[in-house]
Amino acid sequence: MQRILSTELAAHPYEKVRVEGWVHRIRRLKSVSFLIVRDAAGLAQVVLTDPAALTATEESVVSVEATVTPNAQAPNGVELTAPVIHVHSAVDVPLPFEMHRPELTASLPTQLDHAALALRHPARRAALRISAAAVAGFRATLEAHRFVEIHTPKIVESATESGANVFELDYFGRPAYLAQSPQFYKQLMVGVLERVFEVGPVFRAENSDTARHLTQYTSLDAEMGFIDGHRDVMAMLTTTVAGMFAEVTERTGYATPEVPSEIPAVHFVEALRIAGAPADEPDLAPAHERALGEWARREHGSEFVYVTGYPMRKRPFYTHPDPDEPSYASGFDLLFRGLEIVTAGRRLHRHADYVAALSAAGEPLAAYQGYLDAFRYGMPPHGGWAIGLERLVARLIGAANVREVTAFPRDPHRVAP
RNA sequence: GGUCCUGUGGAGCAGUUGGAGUGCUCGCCGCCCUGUCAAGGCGGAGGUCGCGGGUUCAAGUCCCGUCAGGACCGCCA
Repeated sequence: MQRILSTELAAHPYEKVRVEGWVHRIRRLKSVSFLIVRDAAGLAQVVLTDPAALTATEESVVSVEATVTPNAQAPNGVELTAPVIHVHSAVDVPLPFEMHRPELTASLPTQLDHAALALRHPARRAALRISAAAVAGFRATLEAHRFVEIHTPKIVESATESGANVFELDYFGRPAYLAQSPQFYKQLMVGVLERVFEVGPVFRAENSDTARHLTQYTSLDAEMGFIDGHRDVMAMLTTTVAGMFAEVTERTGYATPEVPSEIPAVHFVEALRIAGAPADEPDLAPAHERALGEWARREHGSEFVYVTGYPMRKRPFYTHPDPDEPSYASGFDLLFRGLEIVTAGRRLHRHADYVAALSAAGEPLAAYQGYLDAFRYGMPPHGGWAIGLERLVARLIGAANVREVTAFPRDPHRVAP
């Protein structure tokens, strides 16, 4: 007998079928008991007239052969009757928290300590499916625009890419580092394929224990050649985010907010004014980002807002200055519901400009030889972005903490499970 | 790295000027029960109040230390 999923029951009225999954909940009454089985698709109700026939406890894995019986009293209009139940895997220990509630009541640390169990909960599981759909939309949209997927090394020699701290490794007796970004490599690959993207982990050794930080997170990177300026990058990013949200809705039915074809954009100087920040601030503080998010919703009806032209002095050395205002970057951040989820921009592309920028930063050129070679041998004007997947998904579904949308989050205090 | 907050049966919480391990919602076990929907009713078990020290006649409560966790900031996606 072929196994079917819980959601397919309605299509098999009066047939004998096999459903398999986890014991979600048991409700025992005087003359009848209900066994709720949870599988990948959803829940199925099994009706038992002999309570003794049911010995399995919650989260045990069972196989149920029974007859699909339409019944107006049953959830979704169908239930399984006259079942024969086989227990694949019996659970004989108490569960650390209740799994059958509509929402998990355990605190996040408790959930994370028991991730293998907590992630089974429909609410946690749904977030992972939404995340997967967003990534699928990312890939589909970029591939439709001539981008090629690449895989860059996560073990790297140089720790000097930007100001962020890196994790050091013992690489056969010499130091190596976990990559904090695929930045250098995706730029090199623009010289090969013109348009590239990568979905992969990045590592940040920042002791930042907040609701929006992880020490390992998934970066959705893209980089494209032959651009006229950062506005080309901005347009492609807007298209990509729209494609991601469309795929989330397509696959999961989750209602995503509209992505405006022209996301409102404000210059950094104007952003400071809107946020009520001092004019000499070098960056936007989280409170300022929240204020800008509210402003975009209020003034433009948009959940998104671009902030362009951050001061060059706070940006990494490969940042291309705005041709009209060289003290500001030809780049931008994307804020989604008041949180920075993307950093993007145009990069330098001439060898001499890199030599000057690295020298000005006091960096030894020799450490960047493999990187600088690309520019010595000719690179087009280019730019790109990095989306923080967990931040985007957390904001999308209203999760207060990025750990809620990460299966096994890594933070300064947690390396397991 | 900084500031602040919290540790009380399995989960989530309350516990007042210091006065008996007291209480709430749920889970668990037992019994009852008109087909339940986060079922409902009755009863029961389950505790080194994170740990160590101090003050006091008396500490879950006040003080010091320590461990664990959390929120925010800096920084960043």
